[in-house]
Amino acid sequence: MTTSEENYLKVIYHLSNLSPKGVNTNAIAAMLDTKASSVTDMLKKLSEKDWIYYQKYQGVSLTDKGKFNAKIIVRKHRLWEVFLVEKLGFAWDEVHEVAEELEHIKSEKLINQLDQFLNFPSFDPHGDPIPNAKGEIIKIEKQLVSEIEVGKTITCVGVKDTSVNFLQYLNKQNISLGTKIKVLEKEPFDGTLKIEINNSVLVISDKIANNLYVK
Amino acid sequence: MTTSEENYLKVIYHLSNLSPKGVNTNAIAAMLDTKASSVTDMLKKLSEKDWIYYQKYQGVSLTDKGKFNAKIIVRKHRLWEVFLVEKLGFAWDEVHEVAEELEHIKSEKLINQLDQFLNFPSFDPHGDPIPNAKGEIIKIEKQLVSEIEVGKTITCVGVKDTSVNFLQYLNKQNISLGTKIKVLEKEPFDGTLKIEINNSVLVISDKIANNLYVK
DNA sequence: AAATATTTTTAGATTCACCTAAAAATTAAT
DNA sequence: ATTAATTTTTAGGTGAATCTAAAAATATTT
Repeated sequence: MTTSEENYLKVIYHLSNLSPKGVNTNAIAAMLDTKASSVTDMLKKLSEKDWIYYQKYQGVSLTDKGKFNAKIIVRKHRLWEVFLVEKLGFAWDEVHEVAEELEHIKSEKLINQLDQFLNFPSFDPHGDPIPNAKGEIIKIEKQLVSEIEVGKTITCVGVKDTSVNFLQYLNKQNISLGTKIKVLEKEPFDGTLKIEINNSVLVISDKIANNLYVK
Repeated sequence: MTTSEENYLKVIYHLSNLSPKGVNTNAIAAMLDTKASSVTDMLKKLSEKDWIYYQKYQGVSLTDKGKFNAKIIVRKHRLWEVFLVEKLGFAWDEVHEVAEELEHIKSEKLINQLDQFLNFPSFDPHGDPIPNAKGEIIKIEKQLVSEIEVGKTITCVGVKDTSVNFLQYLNKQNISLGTKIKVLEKEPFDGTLKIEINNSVLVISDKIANNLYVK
């Protein structure tokens, strides 16, 4: 399995969770920052290898084999992220890029020993669950801040967007996993929220509220 | 810098220590398990980038820039080897292949934090010195067992060949870094040695004696 | 249901790192 | 000092993963 094939499987896996009836060529191209024609080429190859179901113009979905492979890549990515934060002192906004490279190292022993070394963590630094060696992954119920009723107090458990920009915004506002948030007011016109965190009041845009998971 | 370019620099670096007047195309090809014509192609590219001095038919040597890059790759390789052995419980014959992949991960922060996490080790699991972040590397005086006079007792400090086969041979004989060896007898005809280790006598071939470093 | 717009695929190039086969340069042997 | 052997380079080609531009299929609008 090449690095490129792994990246495609991972992206299809992530997109499948959003559009279960089939992932579009263009969506994959956007995620991988490549052209639709390149995606079509690769889809044929992945289909040949029986990692995806693919019919021209009909979108794609992962086979069981493909899904397992994808989950192992996600497992590797998230374990490396834990390593970088817990052991090497990286911040949560610094790990993604490096983990994108580390996830392609091919050694089952490496990743399972790393898992043990990290004490079999369940979540990565962004709150995402880590698949085990069999590819099993727990699904946690969580909501976006934007979905919370006014008056409720909840806890931050993850982020949808893991970009450096968003994570650094959260750093600046002192929001991290475990931070308690109370929704004070909701502006119906533009979705802006007034929330209470760390005993102070903060106004956040709908874009922020749509990328922060709470429970 | 591509993975392939890095591999070439590393090999030229290692071969330079053996043949300082210039490294041969065929030697590089043999080390990388590729063809001489492929090597010529790459030499042109490396020369373009000012990492090697290259004149047709005259062999190559590294520029200062090339040497620095090569040492950083060696640094990464050896630090990852330490990590695998010290933190993940790998044996010294299991680390090379994985480190060959890990050495190409591109993040200065990663490698310097790893260095710190490992307490700035000076040697890798095979006894080879680890360059520091500036590319500085200590040179240790060491000899091959084959060069030791009969009657002398010395200590194993490294291996020349780091292949799985050789390392597993040493495991089998209970020879590791720090093991004391006394040279009892030398057979002039074929270079076979009789040595004493761990209070027992062992006969080793000239090939073994030419791949084990002692001090 | 046509016309239009969008999405996806095909066709044909490009770059990288490799290859084979043959030519050229260097080195060794007679 | 030729000849022979070896090493190295050139010339031309391959597969992987990308690209652009154009054609084909699907989806949307009027």
